[in-house]
Amino acid sequence: MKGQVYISDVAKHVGEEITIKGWLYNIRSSGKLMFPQLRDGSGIIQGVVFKKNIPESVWEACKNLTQESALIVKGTPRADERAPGGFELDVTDVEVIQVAHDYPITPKEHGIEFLMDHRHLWLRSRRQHSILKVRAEIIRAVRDFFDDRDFTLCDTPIFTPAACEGTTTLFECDYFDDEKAYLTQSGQLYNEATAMAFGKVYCFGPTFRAEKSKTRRHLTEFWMVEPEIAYATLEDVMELAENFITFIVQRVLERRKEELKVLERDISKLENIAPPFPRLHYNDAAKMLKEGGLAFEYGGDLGAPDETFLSEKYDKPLMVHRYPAPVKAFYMEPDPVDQNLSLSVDILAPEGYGEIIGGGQRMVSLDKLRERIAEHNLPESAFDWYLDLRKYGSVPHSGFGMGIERCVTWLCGIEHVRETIPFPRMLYRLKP
RNA sequence: UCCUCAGUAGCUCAAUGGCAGAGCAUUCGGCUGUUAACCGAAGGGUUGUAGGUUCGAGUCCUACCUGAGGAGCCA
Repeated sequence: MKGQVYISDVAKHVGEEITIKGWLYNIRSSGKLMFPQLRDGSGIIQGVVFKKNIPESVWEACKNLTQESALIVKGTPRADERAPGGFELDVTDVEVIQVAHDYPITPKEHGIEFLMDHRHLWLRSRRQHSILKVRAEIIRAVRDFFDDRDFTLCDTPIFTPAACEGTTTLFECDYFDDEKAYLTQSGQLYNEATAMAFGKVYCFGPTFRAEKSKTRRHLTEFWMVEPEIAYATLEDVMELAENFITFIVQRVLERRKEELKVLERDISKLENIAPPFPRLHYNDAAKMLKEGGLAFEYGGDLGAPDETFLSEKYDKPLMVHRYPAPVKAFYMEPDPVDQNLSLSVDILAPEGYGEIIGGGQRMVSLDKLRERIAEHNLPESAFDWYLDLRKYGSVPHSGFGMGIERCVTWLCGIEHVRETIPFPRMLYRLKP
């Protein structure tokens, strides 16, 4: 893009004439003076158009501009406290590329249904732009964290031949002639294979859950990062997870302050995220819930109200560990202290954002694993390759999975996961 | 799947069972520092769909459709 300057770089070009290529975000006019707000994907800058300073044809062109019209603007940036963003552009020339008629998303309020139907355009708005910039930063931090610690990226398949953890939550599709394929609900089992080959691995990709969940925390298609480490214990991955979350939070605070400001995020809530995170044994959690008067029964999983109750007692992510084995996946290693419990951990984000990480130590014994598969009524034939991992050099190993969208929701301090992915897939929403 | 709520102008919302309205957007006019700019004017409607009650239904009843919030399950 020779000759083009991005709005994010205007501070370096104060006083010189530059070219900005973008769209009209909004315009205010006042007789012989206009204030077009321009956006180009990198930011938004307010232009100033004085009728007496520009040719008549340019003035006429500006008068016809509408919201989201495409245009190329020449002008000189200047620091000005009156302008949103701190800089404004004294416009000298405007080339209209296309006039947009009746852009549906106006600067006033809209309902969520309307906005979701126009998601392809909603992405242009300041708030959505900020959320997705934070998302991109989080993903970059995720990769940097693992790459810098010598984890090998080993992505796992999206088409899988059978259920990882039961069939009810899987999307089924035809796979050529007479075979069925299922969209992955976790890279877990494959991760264990690559961990035995590479030691420290992670996979990062889309995950699909066909559950008919209809809450602000659920998508049917979401992105998950899953590290897995050979010879690691539950305690090892709990420590890794707290360092991981801290790294991500610090990175976003460092590089996405402006976006968090747009989102009116209370940054003080993020600034004190640092190891060690509180660790709460399932048995102690159960005690607290009983004392708090919640309708919780020992041996069961934590419900949404239970999670909220517990996490509100801390200002850091809360690590609840050693859940009862029956509420966790079949491959979790039993706790040697109490065989009814498992070496598992869930990490609950603060401020009521709920579970963002689930993980644990994997079962090492071939015989016990076979028993578990039978208990869960899973076909052993589907797991023959997985059982091989316990035949040929089986070792303790652990890992966890983090849902990217829930993490973005928490860091942005927003209400709903649907805004944290460009095109959310939800129960009853497949379009656009 | 279950529970609750809502569908009226392009959008956000009003309208006691009695003439279907406002703001924004659009079009036209005014304004040399606007911050979701402001001021004046105009156009814009099969009130989600189908039935029913009534002299009369946006409003009451029934079914369905669509959406939202929550639960369970999960990241």
